[in-house]
Amino acid sequence: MANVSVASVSRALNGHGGVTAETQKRIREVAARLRYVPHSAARSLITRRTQTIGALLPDLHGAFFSELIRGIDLAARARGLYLLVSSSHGDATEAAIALRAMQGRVDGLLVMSPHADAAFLDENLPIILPTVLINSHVRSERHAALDVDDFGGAKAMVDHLLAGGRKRIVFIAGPAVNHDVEERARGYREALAAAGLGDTAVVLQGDFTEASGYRMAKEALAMSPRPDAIFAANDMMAIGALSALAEAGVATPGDIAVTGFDDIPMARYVSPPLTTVRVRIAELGEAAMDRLARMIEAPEDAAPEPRVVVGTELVVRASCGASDQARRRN
Amino acid sequence: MANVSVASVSRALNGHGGVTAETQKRIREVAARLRYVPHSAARSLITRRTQTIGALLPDLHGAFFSELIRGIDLAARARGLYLLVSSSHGDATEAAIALRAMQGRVDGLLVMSPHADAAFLDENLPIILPTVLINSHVRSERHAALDVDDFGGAKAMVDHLLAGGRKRIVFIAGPAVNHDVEERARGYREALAAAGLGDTAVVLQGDFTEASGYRMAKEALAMSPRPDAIFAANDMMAIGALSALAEAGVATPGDIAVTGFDDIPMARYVSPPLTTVRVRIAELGEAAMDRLARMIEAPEDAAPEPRVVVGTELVVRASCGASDQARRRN
DNA sequence: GCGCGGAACGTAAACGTTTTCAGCGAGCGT
DNA sequence: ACGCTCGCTGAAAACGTTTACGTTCCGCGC
Repeated sequence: MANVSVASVSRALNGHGGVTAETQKRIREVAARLRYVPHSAARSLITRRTQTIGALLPDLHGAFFSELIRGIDLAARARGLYLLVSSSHGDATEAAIALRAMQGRVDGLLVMSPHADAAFLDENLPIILPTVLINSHVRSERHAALDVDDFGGAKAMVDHLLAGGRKRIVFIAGPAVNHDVEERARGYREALAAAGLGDTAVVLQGDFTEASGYRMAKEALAMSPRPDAIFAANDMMAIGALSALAEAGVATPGDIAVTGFDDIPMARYVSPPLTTVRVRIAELGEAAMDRLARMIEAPEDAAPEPRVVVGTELVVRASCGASDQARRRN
Repeated sequence: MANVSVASVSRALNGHGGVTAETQKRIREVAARLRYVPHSAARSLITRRTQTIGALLPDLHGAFFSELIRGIDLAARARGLYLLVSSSHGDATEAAIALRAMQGRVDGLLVMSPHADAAFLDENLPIILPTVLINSHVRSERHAALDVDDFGGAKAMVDHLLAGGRKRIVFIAGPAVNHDVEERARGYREALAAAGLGDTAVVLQGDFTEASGYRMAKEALAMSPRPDAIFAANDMMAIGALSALAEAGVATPGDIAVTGFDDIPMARYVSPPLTTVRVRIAELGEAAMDRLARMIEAPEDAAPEPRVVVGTELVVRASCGASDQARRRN
């Protein structure tokens, strides 16, 4: 239609040069007029690139999922990459199927899955495919990984409680197998140990639900000596703890401080507003996507930057009773 | 490797028949052993199918986005389809770019965008591509569309308030251009009109933020006669209204009932727990995906089922002061 | 004027499937 | 025994790009 060969069309549209500025202009005009769009499958077939990255996510609910995708999507679009999403995986089998299905369809993979241990990955991932693990407990040399700084966040929280004069801080843990929980518990223990209070550590076993926070807070109330602070491994359990305390007529933060982790939107609205640790989730997604993009562009660049860790931020509200802080209502 | 031609491999792996059960088994075994996966680009090139659907979404936050994707993803995977996501579009230009970029890469499109009016779609969509509009205000014969039953939900809420004895119900609207808001306002007006109270309708202009709910509630308090119920177009504004009332020392629901729309997770935890309208968002996504899949499978089937509407559900909690209901705490 | 270099462009191969068509046996009816 | 049908299999074309390699043509230096 522009009286040129397909080769010239390819060169003109991709701007590879080797074609007159004038013909390039003409070809582009004709292409626009015909609403021509290159057939991506044919292009992928020959270039062996799909311009697509896959995101394998577990069955996440709420804001965490939303923010994570948001960060990933933004970073991907900034690089002209497409995003293929497969979420809501309940078990390892489903995740494995989804993983295999993505084979050859993506240039790289973002994997966040509680089921993804090293064996699982070896079994289901071609070694060749660039992969970034998000918040995974597997520590393999083979795959890059990004983590949330659960340890640092928990430590900062306990330090803050100690600075507020609390002496007997109990920790309500989440599901036992959870990597985040382990790190948060570790931060809790280490902060106490650093303050010379290592032997006062008490870990109660919750499961991230509000109900379990409620139950564990009741248990904490029955302890003797009674704790003066409850640090829950997530906000929902902290909220459960708040109701338990309110029911028992215990003042928060007067008698017992309560703090959480995650900074879910609701945290600001409970009574008293919850002091917690915010995780910049969108940043986590962006960072993972950036890392992956670099791996794709330079596969040889075997500088296997160790697990990068994205930061957390202490959000001080009323529930910790810290007297020295300006209560930020943000 | 299995001593057969590529043709037989294709037949065996796709189960098209025309190959002995025995050779099929052998080919499959070899394929599994070699971890062979068909090259999807090559397949797409010849079949002209990508097995992928694209989702174009605006800059959504929080649970709504999460649930919508969840529903779409589930329905897609159930049909063996992949999901290409492009979200976080701030303006029409970005959305247009994303739309064009998806050309040829997807078999169908799910579009939810406030910027997508009829002209925009005509300009950026090939007529050939099956498309389902989600919660859009455009009413075109050319595209299928799915809506949330905002009208019905709002009407049910106002009916409920009326049944609880409220006489002067004000409505706090959201952003003026918003389709959902319009429908909710229409439901509000119609319910009042049906009760012969059409002339008592008062619409205050909010913008979906908590702060605007707070401000509008203050305005409502200054009205004379004072309203006995405030119906906000979303939960965040209702929550803002609750604080305004609490600050003014007005009892909720004793003096003024407050209700919202959306049933965000927080709605259960504010004080008093918020009566609201729940939208089954995941169902919306699933329904849209199902509809699209049907369009793809049978493009000729020109039964252009009118805009399907997915239902809402009244969630009665304490803030409406209805005395006759069992307060469900779910 | 002639050869030469280089830019612009065309030709054709290659990518890995699916699918049509033909070939080739085996079984079967006559 | 012969031809026909039918089921299984292989050969080859086709899908729409990119790119290595030729070809053409223009300008330039000798």
